[in-house]
Amino acid sequence: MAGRNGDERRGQLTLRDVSEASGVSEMTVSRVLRNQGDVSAKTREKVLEAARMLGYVPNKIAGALASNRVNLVAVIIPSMSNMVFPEVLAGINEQLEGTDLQPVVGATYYDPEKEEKVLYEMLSWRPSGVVIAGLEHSEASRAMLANAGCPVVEVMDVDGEPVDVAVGISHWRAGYEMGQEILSRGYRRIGFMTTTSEGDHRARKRMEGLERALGEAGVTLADQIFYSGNSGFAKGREMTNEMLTRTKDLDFLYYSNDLTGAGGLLYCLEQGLDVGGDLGMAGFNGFTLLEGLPRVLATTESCRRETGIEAARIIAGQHVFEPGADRRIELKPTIRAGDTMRPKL
Amino acid sequence: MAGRNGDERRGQLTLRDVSEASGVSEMTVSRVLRNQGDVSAKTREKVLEAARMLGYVPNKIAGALASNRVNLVAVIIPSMSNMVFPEVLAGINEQLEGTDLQPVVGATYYDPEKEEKVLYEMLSWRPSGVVIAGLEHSEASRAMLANAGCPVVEVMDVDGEPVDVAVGISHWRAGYEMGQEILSRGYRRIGFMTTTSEGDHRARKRMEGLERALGEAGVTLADQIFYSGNSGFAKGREMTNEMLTRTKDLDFLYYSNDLTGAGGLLYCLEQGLDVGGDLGMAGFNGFTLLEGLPRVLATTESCRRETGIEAARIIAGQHVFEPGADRRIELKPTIRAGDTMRPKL
DNA sequence: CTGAAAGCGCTAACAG
DNA sequence: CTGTTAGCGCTTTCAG
Repeated sequence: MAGRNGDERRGQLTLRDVSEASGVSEMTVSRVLRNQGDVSAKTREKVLEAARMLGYVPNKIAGALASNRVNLVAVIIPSMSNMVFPEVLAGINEQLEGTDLQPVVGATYYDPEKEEKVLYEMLSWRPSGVVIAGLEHSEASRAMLANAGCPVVEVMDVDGEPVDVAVGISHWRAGYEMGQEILSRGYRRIGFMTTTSEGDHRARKRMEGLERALGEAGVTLADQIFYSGNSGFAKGREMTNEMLTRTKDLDFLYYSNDLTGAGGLLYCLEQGLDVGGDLGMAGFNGFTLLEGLPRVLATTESCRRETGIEAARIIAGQHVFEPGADRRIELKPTIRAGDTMRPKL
Repeated sequence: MAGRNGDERRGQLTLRDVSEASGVSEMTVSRVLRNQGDVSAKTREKVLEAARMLGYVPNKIAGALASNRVNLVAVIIPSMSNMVFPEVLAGINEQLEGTDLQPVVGATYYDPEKEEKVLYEMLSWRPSGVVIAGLEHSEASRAMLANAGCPVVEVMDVDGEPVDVAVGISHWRAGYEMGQEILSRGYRRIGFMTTTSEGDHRARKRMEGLERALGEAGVTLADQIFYSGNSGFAKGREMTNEMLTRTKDLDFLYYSNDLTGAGGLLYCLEQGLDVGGDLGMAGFNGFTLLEGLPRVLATTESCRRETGIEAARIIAGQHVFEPGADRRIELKPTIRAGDTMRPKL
């Protein structure tokens, strides 16, 4: 191979080109372009001018290799299609705004093996941080995370042991508290509709919390449906119809998701049921996009954006943990009773 | 500085470590790990074993620099909060699945300056492709795109000149066709509600197409509202109320977005209006999540996922353009009349 | 304040 | 089938 940077080796502009065009050493050009170290105003001007003229764009690959610093943050989520995940991503993005960090997104499609692959792929870029959904991962994935050599934030769940840091709400607690809320309003015959397709530990934890709260009052779930596939209004309608048909005396319908809940709500209103009175209903997530339904569906705000923001703060080093402190940041979801529960007793 | 790779220079496992542990040359180790070239089964096994034992993760930064190949695809969209963009991203992600390409996402928040910054940032990683929303960019951005040295796909719009390739629907045509559809069903007093916050050229183009269709029949818009901020049910309700109050004889309401349309739909139903009869309504996008509303809102399916898929195919080199062929891939949106338009005359 | 030298960890190219 | 050599474009380090 010919000498270093032969001539226009790859059609790519290099520091050397700027150096030659400006008559300043590569090193000083580099300093100017990174705003690093002291450079005389005159030299700086010359360099900037040359860079602009040439249309030079630095090569981060080379920079990253040389400096061992990469401004990428790996974000690994189950899916882009389920609204909740883009919302977390939006929070991350928002908080990273001030920094020079960029998110790189990978989807696992709820498949642990796929998660392993994506994680491996991402880690091979030596990112400055990893944000990954959930606390449940394969052995191999946990090992990779543990050896990532960068902050690792497991998000959207705090019911378990994080590899490094966890940020999110306690889904168990969310279920538990909604259970208490339901009971406090005098409902006793409760039907629950939840997704399984999420592969989702979080929905399961909510259910466990719910059952615990009910159990403490001697109540058991009167009926339940597990569904897979997309959560939408139609699914909520269909399930609600099925459940109300087969179990006659239900007085509360709890959905694992606001969208199915909203579908159920519309259905019940059409049926002329006394929603918010004899029949209580609640969903989960707090999707603001639903505001404007005929009734405001009771729900638990699951702090998605906030979770993303907090995760990003940690990656960006804007959150310092005291040594020995709990490395789980539990966000507190709020229950909004909306119009679909009767007043507390 | 000490000799090359002194000892555990950065606490990072290198090819050399695997080489030493397996007694095979670095080069061959590299071949095995990349599944490239012929390596004897025995050697391969030794290497794989050593790599696994050590927990070696290749450094893509170094690989990319050496090979001048980067498996990253830059995806630049206005926002993560507006459902349409994550949906395009989902399509990209899906199609990239089979390849070794990974999307890197950046948000511009509808700000051309921000777009420039994000683009610069992304390009400095020398990605294998760029997918960017829209055809309208600053001079500087267009220059960067033109010199990106990789496929550049401008998505979600084909009404204009792409730098390289464009994929998406024609919004002008979408508006035009909906206009014709509306007229064909005998509606004449049309109110239009559209967002401005998108900074959005696309909504504007739809409106222009709509006005053209109406104009050809000698009809002009009876009323219109431009709003900014989030599109949700609540906004749709509010605007609909306002418009129906101030303009009495409207017979059709056209929304720039399904969500506001759905809000309007719920409102009109509550008001006891003859939706789908004397009063027609339509939205835009074809959000499947809305299926299950009391009525199916008429809409134009805007092919978001398909756009992402097609863009990814181009980046991945799975779509070959004939030389001289039009480098705009116009996807054909379909109008779904739903339940909110009366039959054609 | 500026520059020269020496790699970062990997792969292309060529030679066995 | 395997190994050697020479960098990729940048930044670190150390000397002026």
